[in-house]
Amino acid sequence: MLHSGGKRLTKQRQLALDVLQESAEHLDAEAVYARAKARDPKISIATIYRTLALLKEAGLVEENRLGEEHAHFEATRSTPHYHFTCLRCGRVIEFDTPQVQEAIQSFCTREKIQLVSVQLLLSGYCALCRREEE
Amino acid sequence: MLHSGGKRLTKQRQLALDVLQESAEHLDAEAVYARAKARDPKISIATIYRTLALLKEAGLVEENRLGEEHAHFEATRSTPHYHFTCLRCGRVIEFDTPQVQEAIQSFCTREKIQLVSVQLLLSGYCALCRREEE
DNA sequence: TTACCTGCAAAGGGTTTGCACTTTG
DNA sequence: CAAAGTGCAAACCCTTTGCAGGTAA
Repeated sequence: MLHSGGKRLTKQRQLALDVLQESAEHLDAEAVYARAKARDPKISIATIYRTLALLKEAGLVEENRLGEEHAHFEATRSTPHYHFTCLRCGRVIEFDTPQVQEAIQSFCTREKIQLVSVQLLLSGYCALCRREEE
Repeated sequence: MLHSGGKRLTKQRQLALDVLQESAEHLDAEAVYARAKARDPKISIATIYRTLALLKEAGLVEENRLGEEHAHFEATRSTPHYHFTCLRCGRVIEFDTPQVQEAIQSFCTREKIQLVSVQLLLSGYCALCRREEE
């Protein structure tokens, strides 16, 4: 998979991928760095960024911008899914619906688009944080 | 609308909103600044950023991150719409589908979510830029 | 062996902020 | 007149890059 482009599978790259695949959450570069560093104290944040870009290009990792913040990453999963972020507590809820898939599919067919990535991000207030009309 | 929170309607704010409402494209802060500056040479980029944040909060302007780049802004329109960005030529195609709306609606109802914003961003290659399997 | 990769530290670029001055309401 | 907003320039923060020394294949 990585080898296709003359890319090497170094221990740093394996480590970054492991960190993401073992995590249920969406980690930002700093968080991946922290977890990787716990197992390889020599690893640098520059390598983390370079590796994340590489893994993303290889399709092994997806980048999304939750909230309005900086980038977050997660290991690619078999089924596509979308995100909701609570503006108050920061909780992220994932969801998936075939309707969205179908709508996107038909748009791409109609426009002759070759789809590479899909990001659907909702934001607002979750059940616990919402304020009823005050 | 702005007045609700003791906010003032200054000429700079009006100008920034005008710029966005008159533009068909998605402008980034720098572009809004350039166009505003043409009419008010004294305006500063800091005011543009502060104003964009304010207008967004007021619901008059929407922010989206097209491509993977920095923020772009557009005046809020009556109907929600989504974006596709071509990774090669940068072209942005807008689209809308009730299916997506419905799916989002039902997710929010189920999760008791108070929705504030929706961003659906597709990326890939447009009809003109796609490379058939090489 | 040799292209590719890493760590370090410095640079980059979009965005935000502190402060003194101006303006709106 | 008081509170809010502006312009300027410096600060910020996430991310990228140049380079000299390592390392996978």
